[in-house]
Order: sequence, then C-alpha cells, then structure tokens
Amino acid sequence: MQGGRKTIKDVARTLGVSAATVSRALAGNARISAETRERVERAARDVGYVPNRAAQSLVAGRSSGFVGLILTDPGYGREDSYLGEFISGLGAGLATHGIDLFLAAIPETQSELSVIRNIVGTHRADGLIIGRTSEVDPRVEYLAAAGFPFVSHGRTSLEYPAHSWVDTDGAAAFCEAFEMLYALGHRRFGLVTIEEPMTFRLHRTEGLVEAIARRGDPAVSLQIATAPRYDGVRRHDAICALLSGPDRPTAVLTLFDGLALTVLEEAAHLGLSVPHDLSVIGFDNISSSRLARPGLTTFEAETTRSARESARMLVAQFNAKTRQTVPETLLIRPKLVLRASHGPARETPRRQTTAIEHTGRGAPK
Amino acid sequence: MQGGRKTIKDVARTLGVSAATVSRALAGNARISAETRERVERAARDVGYVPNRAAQSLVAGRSSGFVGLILTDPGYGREDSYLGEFISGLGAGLATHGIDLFLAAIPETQSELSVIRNIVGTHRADGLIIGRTSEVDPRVEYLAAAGFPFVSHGRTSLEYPAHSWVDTDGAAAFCEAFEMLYALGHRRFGLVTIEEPMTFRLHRTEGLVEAIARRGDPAVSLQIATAPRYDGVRRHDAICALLSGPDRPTAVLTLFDGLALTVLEEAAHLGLSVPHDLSVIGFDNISSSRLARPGLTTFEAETTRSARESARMLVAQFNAKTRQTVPETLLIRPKLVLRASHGPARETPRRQTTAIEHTGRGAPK
DNA sequence: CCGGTTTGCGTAAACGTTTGCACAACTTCC
DNA sequence: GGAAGTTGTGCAAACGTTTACGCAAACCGG
Repeated sequence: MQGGRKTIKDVARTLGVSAATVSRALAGNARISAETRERVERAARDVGYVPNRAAQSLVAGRSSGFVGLILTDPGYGREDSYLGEFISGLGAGLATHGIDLFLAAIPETQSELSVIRNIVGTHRADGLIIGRTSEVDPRVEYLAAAGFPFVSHGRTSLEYPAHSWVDTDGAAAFCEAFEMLYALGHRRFGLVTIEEPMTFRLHRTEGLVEAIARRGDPAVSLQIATAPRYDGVRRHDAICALLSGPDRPTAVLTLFDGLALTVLEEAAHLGLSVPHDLSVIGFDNISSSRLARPGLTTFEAETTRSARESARMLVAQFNAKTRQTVPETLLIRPKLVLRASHGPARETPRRQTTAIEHTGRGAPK
Repeated sequence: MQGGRKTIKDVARTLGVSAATVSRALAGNARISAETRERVERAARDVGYVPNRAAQSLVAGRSSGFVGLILTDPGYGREDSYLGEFISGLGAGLATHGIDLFLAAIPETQSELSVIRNIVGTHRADGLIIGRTSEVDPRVEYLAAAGFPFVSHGRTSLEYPAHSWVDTDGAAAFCEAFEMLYALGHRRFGLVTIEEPMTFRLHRTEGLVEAIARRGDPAVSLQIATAPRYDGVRRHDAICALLSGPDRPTAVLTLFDGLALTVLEEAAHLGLSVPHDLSVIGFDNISSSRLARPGLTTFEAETTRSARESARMLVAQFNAKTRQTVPETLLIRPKLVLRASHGPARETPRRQTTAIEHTGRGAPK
C-alpha cells in the first residue's frame, strides 16, 4: 500500500527504460527481447503496477474489459433464482478472461433500446448480453447492424441476421413431454402459455403442436390457456377456466414452472388430485418445484451452463480476428426431471407405463 | 448514427467557443453566463454529445460512474431469488443517479479481499457494496482504512470503525417470534443455525437468547442445531437429530427459510405434523415458502428495499463534501408473515391465542 | 478618469496508456 | 569495409476530458 498508485512510468524508471518499452513488454510485443520482457514483468510485479483501465480505454477507443448485461424488467429476478444464477454463471465465465460484468438498469424514462444505444455509443462495454429475446427484436437488429459484439439468450426469428445465441431446445422438450404423457394414456392436453411474444413461447408451443400432428391420433386434443406474465389474479383465472371446462385436459404442459405451480394450486382449489386427476409438467426446475406437493415434474434449464456458454461465446467474438466469422449458436437440450406431478391418465385405457419416482396416490381405479 | 462519436470539441466548434467553456457549462460551473450555458446545452443535445467516461475517469483519477458488487460464493444466487432481487434493487437505485453497477466475480485463484484490493487500486469503481458481512471482517477493515466509500449489507462487530451499513433487525424479529410462540404455549424451543460466522447469525441468536432470558421462565429450554451452509446431507442430519431427541422442541426457529423448509421436510419424514406437533418459523420469505405445505410462517426480508437503500447511502457518500460525516446506518425491522407452519403448543397449557391464518389441524387436544 | 474587483472565457497542462516513426546497434552479405 | 537488413528501444503524439491560471472587458467607488 505504500504511496498510492503505480503508473507505467514508475516501472520504467526503476528499470531505466522508457514507458513505451514497458507497455510493449507487458503486451507481449514481438519486438521486445525476451530478456527485457522478463525484467519488465518482474519489476511490474515488484512495484505492484496494475494498468489504469481508463487510460487504456481512452487510447483504445473501446471499453477494455467490460461486458454489459441489461436488467430488463424489474419482475425478472423476483420470482425465482433465474437472474441470480445467470449472473453468477456469467460473472464466473467472464472472470476467467479478466473481464468484468457491468449491469445497466433501465431508468423509468428510457427504453431498453435507448439504453443499449447509449452503451454502444459511449463504448461503456465491449459486448452485450441480452435476454428475453423475442421473435421480432429491435435490439438484435440494432446490435447486428452496428456490428457490436453480443450474445442473445434466446433466438430470434429465422429471418434475422445471423448472430450468436444460446437457447434451450423447448420444442424437443415439449415433444418429449407429450410422448411420455401420450404413452401414459393421456389424450386431452392443455397448454398454459403467456401473452408476451418471447421466442421460447413460440418454440415450445410449436414443439407440442408438431408432436401432436406427428402422432396423427384424432383422439388427441389441445386446449390453450393464455395468462399474463405478472398479473397473479388473471393468471389464476385463465388456469381455472382451463381446468373447469366440461372437457378439461388430463395433462397440462406449462411454459415455465411458475405457471405449473399455479396450476397445482388451482387444481387443489378445484378438488382435482394431482397426478390422479391431472398431470402437470413445468419447465425450468426452479427451486420451489422440488418443494411443491406433489413435486413438480419439469425440465432442467441449466441456467448456469447457458450463462457460462454465453460468456464464452462473447469472448470468442472479441478474439475473432475478423468480424465475419460465422456466429456461434448453442441449443441446449433440457433434461426431464421426473417427480410426482404426472402419472397415467385415469379415464383412457393405459398402454404402458414408465418407471418413475412416485409419492402420489398411485394407480387409476 | 451519422458519423460516429461526438466529442466535446465538436460541440465547441459548432458554437465557436472553447472546449473548456463547454465542459464548464455542462458541469454547471458558476463562472459561465446563463446564456452561454443554455446555448451549450442545446448544442450538446443537438449534436448528440455524450461525454467519454474513460476520459473523465482518467482526469478525475477515479472511476466516474461505477459501483462495484462482489459476487461472493457461487452458491449464493442459486437457492432463492435473493441475489436477483438485490441486484435489481441496486441497479434501479443507482440508475436514478446515472451510476452503473459493476459486478466482480472472484476467480478461483484469488480471495475476495484481493479482488477488492484490485478494484480499489485500479479505481475501477467509485464505491463498493459488500455482503455476507461477518463479525470480524477484513474487507471492512481494509476499506475503512483505505477511506474507500462502501456500504456493507450486514453489520460488523461494534468494535469496528464506523461505516455505512444496512441490516435487518434479526434480534427484534426473533424476539417477536419467541413471544408469539411463548404466548401460544410453547416452552421447548429449537434453533437451527449455520456454521458460518456471518453477523446475522449472531444477532438473531442473541435476540432469541435475550428474549428467553427476559421472560425468566425456568420452564423454557433452547436446543441449538448447527448445520453447514450448503451441505444438504449434513443439514438434514443436524435437523433430524434436533427433531428426534427425547425432549424435542415444539417450536423451531431457523436462521433462514432454506433451513426452515428442510425442517418441514424432515418433520414430514419423521411423521411429525406441522403445526400440530411442531411449529416452524423461517426468515426471509423466499418464494418457496409460500408454496410449502404447510405455508411457512416467516419474516419478510425486503431485499429490494435494502438494496435500494444501500445504493442511496453509497451515493450519499459520494456527494458528501467531507469524508468525515458520520456514516449512515439503517436497521430494517422485518415484518412477520403469518402462514400455517405455527400453531399452539400441544402439550403445555395454552395461555392465550393470537389471530392467525390457519389451515392446520387446529386446537390442542 | 483611474486602480480594483468581478465576470466570462480561452490557453494549456495534465491524467496514463498505446503506437507510428525514427534511430542506434548489431548482423549479414557481397 | 560499406550497404542492406534486422533487432531493440526511445520520442512524441494522440485519445477526450477537466481545471489552474491568465487575460480582457465590464463595472464600481472615489
């Protein structure tokens, strides 16, 4: 701690060389002799020199060492541990490359896009991670046009300019869930979805619809309930309507665990026993899902892994010599987590059964 | 987007003034005439000038606009939404002051203290928020000695140099919980705590112990089980031991909801009915607590509020003319959230009862 | 009308780094 | 032994901003 901040000149002085030499040696410039480089490195360590990022940024015209994440809507991090996990993973992934994570909240007076514009304009970050990607996404358009490095968590529509993204294969997951439930004898299906046009809604819904079509069984029906994202009351209403119709589904898939847990609550309210009268499948495997009664059968989202991969992909963009390399994409296949919220259909004859962990009330009567 | 980045000189040129004048006008310097200031402000807006932070930082010798948060241990954000909520609140609180949040992960090769040292040394942030404060905390010692602005989330021991902190009044909460349970007839109490020496453990434990002492009822007993933070197996073991002793408690307080939920699981395992045989109280009101069966009676942590307040207090330190102003502290009194995991003691005669929401099996026999 | 104060603004230095250019020393080749 | 190439290093400019200092004009009291 003796005597404040050390600059490159301090290092230069102790060695009797110029600041330029120190800078080059530390940067690994080829024109510096191995011997000098070594002396410089030792001296830098000895005096405790650490480069001033502001100065580096200034001369580089870039941000030097920050990756930005936009904190979108305030309800995001509240429901479950998603945001915390994502940030932890991202931070860990970036830290190994000496990059810091920088979070931008969206002031009430501004849009997310204007915040992004500002960050790009001020070079406050070298790259950006965006979440909650929707099929038509102006943020992606803007960033791609600006040539700014970014990774989106979630895909956009296929017409969009190629860019790096990581996403979960919701279509495959919903297909798998359907096949399992079909095998358990279910024919009347329900889907609880949300109003917001994020891409994951599209993919999961399509995955289910296509799986049904592929089966080609005319006995299979699908009812869809659409709930708002954060309005608890209307969410309950939508689900209640789905469950209390005359031909109510015997198996309900949901876009994410929060909805599934509400289905569980609502089913209890209506006197429906899960999984006896109703099978429920979630998505994301949030921590509450394990504690719910019955335990929720769901898909593992692997948030931390996708965050880590996002970080890696962004760093790869920094290191790419040419910006024209084909963008990297990653589709993570979620794994089914079998708990106790699903079971054989009661009314339709069952064909076969799978080995699953059960605490429920067991077999059809 | 026409033609890249605008500098202060561009603004100066369009007005025929010097860059210094623009800088002063924008900074609100008193020596600039009102008329000039207005012209400068309009011109800056017109050309889309936005100051370069790197340059500002460089000349200021400070970071200009970043507050750092250290991502401590990787398990932190996983269990519940705490980290996400805290970060959201912090980001929102800082955004109103034009300050960005910057997150530093801890590389495996480094300690948290060395990361902090690095941040302070490189002036990568103007201030720091630290969490998981413990009674003896080298981070606080270092930051206080360095005169670096910071707010700790959680108190340190009283012997420590005065510094800004925000904390929840765990002692008061535990006292309140004890009094409620005592009034419900409970005499044999249990406390589930953790091994790590964070201050909140101390305060909550002391709050309970003192409340018991203040009562002065020799019939009151307290058994303490200590669990590790993240080892699920040993956590179960510790709790199981507490619940299966000959004189098992009829009411168990826990340091946080995660422990309480484990108590609930373990009680179910042992065939104990909650709240009939056992009352359980949590702390933090994580989202799983509402869904648990029975719903967990707990204390509301108000994470978002404390995050906001932390942000405010840190900004206040920046604005303080003199560093010698007395540090601000905030003790938040958590509110009891009454659900269904507590009830009257079964064996001891009840004195009085409080009005609470109940789904449980009702009155003592 | 004149010294002194106030007001308003420009000049230039400074922050710490990177990097193009220049240059010295050394090597190689004919 | 000198030209040409190679290797290692220094000089100085540049990045965009803030601010100490200086100077001119305007104003004031006497």
